[in-house]
Amino acid sequence: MSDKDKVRVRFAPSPTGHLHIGGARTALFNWLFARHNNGTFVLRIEDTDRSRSTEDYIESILEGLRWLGLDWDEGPFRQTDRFDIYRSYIDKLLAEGKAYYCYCSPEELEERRKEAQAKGLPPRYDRRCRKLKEPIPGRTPSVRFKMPETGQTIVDDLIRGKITFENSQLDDLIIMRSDGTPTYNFVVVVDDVDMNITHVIRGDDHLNNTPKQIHIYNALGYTPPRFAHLPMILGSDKTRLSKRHGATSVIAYRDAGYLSDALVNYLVRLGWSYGDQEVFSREELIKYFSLENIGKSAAVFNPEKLLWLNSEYMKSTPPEKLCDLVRPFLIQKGIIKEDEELDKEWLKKAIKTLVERCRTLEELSNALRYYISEYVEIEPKAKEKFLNEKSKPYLIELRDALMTIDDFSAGALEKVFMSIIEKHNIKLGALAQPVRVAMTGTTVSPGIFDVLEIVGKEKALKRLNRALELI
RNA sequence: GGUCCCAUCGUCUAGAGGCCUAGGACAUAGCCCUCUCAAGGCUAAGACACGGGUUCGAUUCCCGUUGGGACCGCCA
Repeated sequence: MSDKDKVRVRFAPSPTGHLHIGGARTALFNWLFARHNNGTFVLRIEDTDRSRSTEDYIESILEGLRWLGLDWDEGPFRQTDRFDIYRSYIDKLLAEGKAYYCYCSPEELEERRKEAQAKGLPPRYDRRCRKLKEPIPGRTPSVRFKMPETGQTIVDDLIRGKITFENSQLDDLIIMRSDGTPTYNFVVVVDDVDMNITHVIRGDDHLNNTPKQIHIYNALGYTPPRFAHLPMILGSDKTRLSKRHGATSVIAYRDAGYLSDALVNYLVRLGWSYGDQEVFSREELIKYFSLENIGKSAAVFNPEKLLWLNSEYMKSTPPEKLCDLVRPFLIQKGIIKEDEELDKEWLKKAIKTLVERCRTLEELSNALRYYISEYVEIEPKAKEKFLNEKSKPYLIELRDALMTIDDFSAGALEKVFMSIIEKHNIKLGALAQPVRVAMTGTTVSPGIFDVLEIVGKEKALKRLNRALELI
């Protein structure tokens, strides 16, 4: 493959908010397509709307992409740095008579739009300035693109096939505002040309813009790239995913304790599939990804399935790594101090017992609390049910037995428990549950021998004594 | 309103005319395992929107209906 037909794709978010789920999936599909084809992934910030774009959002979007592991090869380019380029293209179109000045004010336009809509007519621009010979004094014009009025435009979409649009339906869109700044539909074309983009992979909310953009490519004398329009991601009510549906920013999922690989895996399966496979490594994703396997219909975002996938990834992440990942959560909850170091081997052991019952890092950090803290708070209900006169003698006997042993391993502890329950002919639960409440404050935890081993002799005895005092 | 897109279990999807008694996954229910809770194993329930064609044969192809979505900005 020569450099000329090397795949070049881009992700072009506008910094008017955090990186959201939909944008992240678009970025992911572009990234995957680039990596699969040994191509180039370009990052471009679409910030021509200066009033709505902010630096903080740019940084947040980059942070989101980095967290997801979607590294870019070029950029981030910013459109605000490229205004002179756009200006030269606009002058060229103007000079060639392919664009014209429009002196209508936004207010007039708005009024006419309302009127048209009230009459049930399409709210399109009436092209009145198109035939103007002289400028209208006292007004600063915008620039409109001359759209062909007849014929058809065919968008040959890589996902949807050929789509035909009637040119008569297309509007003479504004390509430069009266303040001299260019608009989206124009800059997107200029940039994609300028950056040699070969494939435009984006949400299908852009499908209706595509024929207009194709005409701009043509007017500029360039061949349009290939297009691939991705189906939308919907909320549970089947409308476009938005803030109303809860957490939609990628960063919010990170902060809620999701693993980036899990989110990526979930997102890729929203619209893309590979037979019956559900869980993919990054390498597999890059290897198997193709536009052909992307579906056409919109997908509903399902938090339950994300949670399941996250738990799968929790289980397959090495405990070593989980130690580092959970640390910020422990600090944030005040379970450990900012500079506090935990014994790594001990923490790994603790995490191993918890990981299969925690679906997120957040849950894991919560569960870790009773291993780390000095004392536990005992739930009243649990105390009532298990810390009572009935269990007291067994707890005393256990405490006395535990005081005498040096080997506090799960195996050794099990022997101690067994000898007590056999002696009194009781079930293991009759002893294990009260001990569990004493150790963790709740009736739910990993296996009691593991819990005791990890809590350790000293703390375990303290907690047992404290529990006995409550009876 | 106009234009465009879409349509398989509640949800994500497999399915490229006979392999379909429509497969998998999440969620749900039951059972097993069991010191609790998970995890795991097994089982159950659950879908081709509807109507016409085309064909020996349609989930699969075509048309229409219905339903849903997107876009129609001096937003991107």
